Amino acid sequence: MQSAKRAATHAANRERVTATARAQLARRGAAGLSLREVAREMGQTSSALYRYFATRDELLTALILDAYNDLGAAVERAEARVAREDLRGRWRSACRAIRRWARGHPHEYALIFGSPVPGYEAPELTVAAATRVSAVLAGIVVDRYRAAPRASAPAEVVAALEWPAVAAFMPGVPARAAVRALMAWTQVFGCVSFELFGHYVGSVRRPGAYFDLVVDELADLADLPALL
Amino acid sequence: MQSAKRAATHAANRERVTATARAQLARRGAAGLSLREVAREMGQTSSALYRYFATRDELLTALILDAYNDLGAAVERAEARVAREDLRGRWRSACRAIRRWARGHPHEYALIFGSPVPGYEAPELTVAAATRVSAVLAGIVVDRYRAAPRASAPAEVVAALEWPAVAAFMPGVPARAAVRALMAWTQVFGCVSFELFGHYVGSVRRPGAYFDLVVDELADLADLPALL
DNA sequence: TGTACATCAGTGAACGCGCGTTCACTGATGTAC
DNA sequence: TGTACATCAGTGAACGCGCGTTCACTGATGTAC
Repeated sequence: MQSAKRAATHAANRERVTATARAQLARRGAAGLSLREVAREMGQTSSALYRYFATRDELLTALILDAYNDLGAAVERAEARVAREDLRGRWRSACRAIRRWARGHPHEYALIFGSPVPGYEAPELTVAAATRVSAVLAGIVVDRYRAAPRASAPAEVVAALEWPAVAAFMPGVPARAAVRALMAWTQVFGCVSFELFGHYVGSVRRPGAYFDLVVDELADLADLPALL
Repeated sequence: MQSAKRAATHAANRERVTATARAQLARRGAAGLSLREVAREMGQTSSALYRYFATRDELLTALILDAYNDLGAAVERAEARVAREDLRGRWRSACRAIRRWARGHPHEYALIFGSPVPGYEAPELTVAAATRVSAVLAGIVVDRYRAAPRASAPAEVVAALEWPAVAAFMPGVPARAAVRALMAWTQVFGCVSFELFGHYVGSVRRPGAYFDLVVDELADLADLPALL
């Protein structure tokens, strides 16, 4: 049986490894992440890392998980700061937190929202972490429709979506609004990706100001009033 | 001076190289593209490729350029097939062509719309090719507002966008509509990226049907009537 | 409190691999007269 | 139509590099009595 003391230092060392790897990710990007380089930067042999990760992919998974959780926590914090009745404010705050985090951690953002790393298959456990942001956004929409009359979803929506799951995620939200919420979610990340990946060169001059315009257009689209 | 005959065979050989590289891209992804592997598949030495490309990055640039042009041509063709007055039909056709191409060439799509390849800087000449798709989408919006009364753009839009360029690209389109058109453009690619990069797992069951829903929502957003 | 022992962290050398790029070279192909 | 010559396509060996992973090992650290 492993002692608690040893387990603690083991975990701490493992954390040191991922921290170093994260710093390297920021400099070289996901594809260029190298165990040897991480070890070098820590002043250790590359074989030492195998105490903490059985394989390079396991390190990558840890980084992806951390990225999702870090982003999720940032968005949760930002949204929680706004008064519950101010739906538009909550929406703005959450969206801006997404963009702020992405700009602050561009390579981690690319790691989770860019092209999939070739040959890497994401394990199940990343899904829960990935859900945190969407849960925040969904929560705002749910509050918007809290007092709305229920209506059944049209067949084409039910067919297109994983409707039971989506409806459970946004209880009480009518189908068309749920689709629009999904769209808003996609739109926010589409904007951020276009900005970070260079597709706004030539059309958007101040991405921050443009992003705010988009966020407000989306709030109108989702019909989020300033005050209920 | 180079003879026309020799120039032609040189160009043809160069095309054979890019074709092989493209096939390899489809199998291994952008980061894993290797000159040696391409040469091997062609039954040649790796050094032979240096007759056609001075460096690996030059090959990558050629692939990116081809991808943009291939996508652009596909969208142009699809949109041209629809009667000019049927704005919503043109919009649908163009959007679906984007998605169809992306699903047919996922790695090429990732190459141009996914995370930037580390250490690679896109040269200027790719910009023109990249514009072809947006030109098609802009054309539809322009036709929508052909008879609309002109209005000056609000300051916040002018400040956020490269307004002169955008206004020139969509002549006669009012500022707010231009922003929404930009949003629609982003949304379409955001959707496709989410689908291809696996972010719709758990929420969207039939991506094609969902995509069609989104495209129609966007047409409403951009206020594209079925018939003028 | 002291000691014997098991467990862990980290070392250093080695494995086999594939990569991009260079360079002197050999044939083949087209050109000029 | 034939020949001499320049140009090009492709070869094969070599360069130096960095990578992920394995393995037998040495110290250090904590544990049980």
